[in-house]
Amino acid sequence: MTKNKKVTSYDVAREAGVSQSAVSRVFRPGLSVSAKTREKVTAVANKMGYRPNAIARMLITKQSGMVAVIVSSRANENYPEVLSQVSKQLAARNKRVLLFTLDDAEGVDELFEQIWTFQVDGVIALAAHFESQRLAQFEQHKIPVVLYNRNVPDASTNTVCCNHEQGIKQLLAELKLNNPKSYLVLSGPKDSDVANERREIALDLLQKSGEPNVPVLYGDYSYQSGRNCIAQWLKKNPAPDAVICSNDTMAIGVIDEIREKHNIHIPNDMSVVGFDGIASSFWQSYQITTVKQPLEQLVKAAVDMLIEHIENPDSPPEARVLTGTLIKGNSVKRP
Amino acid sequence: MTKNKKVTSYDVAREAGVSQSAVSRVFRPGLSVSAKTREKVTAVANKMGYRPNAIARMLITKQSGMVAVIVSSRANENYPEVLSQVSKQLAARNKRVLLFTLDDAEGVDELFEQIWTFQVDGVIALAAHFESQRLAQFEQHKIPVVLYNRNVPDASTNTVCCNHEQGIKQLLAELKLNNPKSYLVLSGPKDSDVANERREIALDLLQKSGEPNVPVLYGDYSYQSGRNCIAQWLKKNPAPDAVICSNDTMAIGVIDEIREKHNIHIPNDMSVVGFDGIASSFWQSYQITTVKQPLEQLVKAAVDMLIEHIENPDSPPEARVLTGTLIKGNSVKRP
DNA sequence: CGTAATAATGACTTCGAATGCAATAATTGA
DNA sequence: TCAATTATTGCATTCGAAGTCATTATTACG
Repeated sequence: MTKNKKVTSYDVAREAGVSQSAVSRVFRPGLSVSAKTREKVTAVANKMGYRPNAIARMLITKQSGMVAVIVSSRANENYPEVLSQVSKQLAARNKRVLLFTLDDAEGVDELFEQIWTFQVDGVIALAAHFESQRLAQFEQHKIPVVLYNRNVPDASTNTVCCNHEQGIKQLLAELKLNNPKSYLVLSGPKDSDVANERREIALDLLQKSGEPNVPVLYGDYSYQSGRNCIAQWLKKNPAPDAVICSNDTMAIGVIDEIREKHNIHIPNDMSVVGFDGIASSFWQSYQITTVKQPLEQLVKAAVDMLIEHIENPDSPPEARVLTGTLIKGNSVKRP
Repeated sequence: MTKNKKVTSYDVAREAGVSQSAVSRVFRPGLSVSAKTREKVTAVANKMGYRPNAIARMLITKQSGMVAVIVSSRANENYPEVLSQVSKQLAARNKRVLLFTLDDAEGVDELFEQIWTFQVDGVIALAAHFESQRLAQFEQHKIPVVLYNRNVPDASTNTVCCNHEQGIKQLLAELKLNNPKSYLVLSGPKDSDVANERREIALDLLQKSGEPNVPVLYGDYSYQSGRNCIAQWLKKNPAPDAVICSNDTMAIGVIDEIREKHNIHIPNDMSVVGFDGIASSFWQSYQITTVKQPLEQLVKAAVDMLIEHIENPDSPPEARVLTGTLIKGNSVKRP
């Protein structure tokens, strides 16, 4: 009753009294098959439970139909949403997601090995840092890559990124409304490109507006590091009027730490801003003033770009920068 | 300079002056090759940048080395962590993750098509609900499946699940310490198996302990639904002494709603418990009393089970139930 | 040193679908 | 009705690595 072996196109061909080529053509779009044959083959195929073997197809067409998606542990809390969007949008373009997670620099060699052997059609890297020499390897292998949420200066790579400068400018303008006397920047880790970019932009803008020596603390993007950093700082220093956090999660940590252990009111005594617009930043208990990344559009841009480069390998590299939305929460005092 | 075409085992063979078989053997573990040949081939392969083509290998070995991981939109906020664990642990077993996201019942047909054609070695479904007829299809196709975070009564499927009964029992015991006079159950959606299970267990245990008519509200597991449900309830009813939420996210919503709009203190006037132990349930502002799922162990169990069934297709189906840890937070009054 | 045992090697076939090309069938137009 | 097109079809080959089997090179040992 239950067939043990897989049904192949030959089996269907024999049963339907046609050639294997005919079966193949029925299952490829836009090929010349008569209505009669198509009908006959489809019927037999359905009856026998035949599905074309994607592996065999990949081998001959040299297109795996798979896109490697590399998720680094650095990815923020938007990542499940991003990943799900990526998967959906790639599915709409008839591509599948081969998922790789990257914890630290250790696994990179292994990761690249896998990517070459699996003959993926393209790569999307979420918040992962690669040496430019690594990026060059992709080019050698002629595998299109899009870096999500990264801004590479040398412009030889496809990138999609939120406009950090614009966003931070808006956040600072919001803070300025209260004429803060002292600032503190809570940066993400030094080995995160995005963290570095956000920090430098903030410091730069602050300096230009007459705040040359703003102190910087380094967290690791986590809730706990937000708490720890601000706790350490307050042990030896007075509370700053404004804290600029490189992401929402740390901002939440800062707020919780202040609330629990200090007699400082947010936003009356201290303003805190974040970045990203993660779901919990909107929760009643936090309501952080932040910049919400345009997730869906960012993902769409990334996927469009990747498909474009897969279909047309000679397209020039491109960098797309999308602007986020300022969210006026309650973590900055309204004057 | 840059080779245009992919390097194949034949190219390496020719260059190294050996047969293609020899090259193949060098790249498969445990096959008989002399040190001399191995060395020569490895050298040439490295020089030419040869990587075995996984697609070709899949075709001949009939093992894709890929596991389909199906993530439903129902997956809770632990899912990024779960997914990352799954990916890592499968990688350790030399399997890759082919990711599918499932929004609603719509995509199921298409999903299954993909799974058959991609010849995956196995399937892990995260929090996804499949009709038993669907599950039967996996069996027909001889593809091992493990359902993560589901408890199927008929026991013909491999499942890994947290011990809901044990967990809820502990939560209720915690609540009982205050002798609550009134309860409210905030359930997840009716079409979620886990939600149904958690709700029924809670109602059952409550009834057995002399609380026969506990009212039930239905949310959709989201923060907002937690807020909405409790808000609606309080419009027409007095505040219950204890609220039992089917997950942490809704519990957080309940807490935020109460804090913002009502003169009710948690935990003094009202106790709230959740389930899952998501990261934000530990945040200072919430500190929910909940049951933390043993994520890593659950994933390990799922992966072990899947690999076992891939390697030994005749293993009998198995259900593993792991016990979570009661987290005594601050959302239940300490007597 | 010769022979039995073992290790290493290469020629050839296989996996399953796609496709170039030549052969055949159907259609068109005069 | 018949030649000229055009649409279908099947044959044979291809993709790239793996594995079978027979053959040759090594090693072991009496």
